Amino acid sequence: MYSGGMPSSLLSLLGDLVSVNQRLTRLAARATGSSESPAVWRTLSVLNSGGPMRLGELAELSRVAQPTATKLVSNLTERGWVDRLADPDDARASQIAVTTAGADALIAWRDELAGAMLPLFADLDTDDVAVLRRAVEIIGQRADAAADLAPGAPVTAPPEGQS
Amino acid sequence: MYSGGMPSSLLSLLGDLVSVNQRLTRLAARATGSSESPAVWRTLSVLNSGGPMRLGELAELSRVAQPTATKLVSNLTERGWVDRLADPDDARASQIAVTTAGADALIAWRDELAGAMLPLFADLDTDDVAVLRRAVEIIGQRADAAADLAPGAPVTAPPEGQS
DNA sequence: ATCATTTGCATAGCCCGGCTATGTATAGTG
DNA sequence: CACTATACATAGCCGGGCTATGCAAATGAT
Repeated sequence: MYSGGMPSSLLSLLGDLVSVNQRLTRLAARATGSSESPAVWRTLSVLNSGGPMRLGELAELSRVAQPTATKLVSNLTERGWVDRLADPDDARASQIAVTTAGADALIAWRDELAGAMLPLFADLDTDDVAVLRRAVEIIGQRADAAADLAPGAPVTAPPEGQS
Repeated sequence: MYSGGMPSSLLSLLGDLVSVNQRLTRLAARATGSSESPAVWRTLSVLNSGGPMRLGELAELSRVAQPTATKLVSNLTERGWVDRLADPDDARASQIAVTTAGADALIAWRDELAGAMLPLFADLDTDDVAVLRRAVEIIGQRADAAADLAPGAPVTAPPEGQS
């Protein structure tokens, strides 16, 4: 079989990593009973950690297409969790910013989520906690570093904007 | 801000873990250009590692509602990636099994995915690889142990120790 | 200064994946 | 033989993902 706990190479390790993450994400989604979707929290997270930004930037950082970001921002705006501020320099664009309510909701969700998962991880010893801590750090770094890496590389359009 | 790389407690660590996993999942989804959705691979993974099982069992292990599993299995059946085998003991149920083509597709996807992410992780030293390996193991154990962690059920059952 | 191009976002429209509510057929039980 | 319980299917909704396309503002060329 494949997805056991003992990958034997970096390649299969990465495969396992993604697989187990998918399972964890589903687990997390159900653990809270939160009616909000992962996309909502992901978007808020990006905005919260990156500060106010334009919609295109948000789409890129969130790794979604621009129309998807438009939808998400619309929903979040209706909920009062983000705000659109006019950009004085460019009338086409607006800055998307998390509201206080949005930041609070995000924190509340993270707490609830972590609380729900805590029992599962409560028995971790110090070493394992350190392992997870470091793993989060590693993956976070890679996710950041992947900003330049190919959302549109192998598609139809040739990469013209390289100069 | 919040989602940095240095969580200070187990609670915030778990929050960060889920957050970073969401980002990685998005990254992975786009890295391959695969037209198939994460749900497809998650389902195949569950079936592949768990062996043939009934639909309800699949839904539970996949952490989705039963009708969702029905849809996914329908799609996968049309693609020829899973097969429904009549259960001789129970005419209501059928065993869902991954076909050879399904297993191949899963392996191919994992390889492609891992290959796409490899550049991001290529510079990991031995220690960091070991960290990720262990993290995958830990999370996998918890995901397994969370079988009893139902959508509405209180979470009191600690995982039963590690091998 | 005007026109063409590019850029940034919005809209339209599709499909899939998630859910609840409900139907239906088989199992199990008295 | 009814009656309940179980396993799955169906219906129907909604959100999130995408591509294609439209439009208005910024930019650049002449």
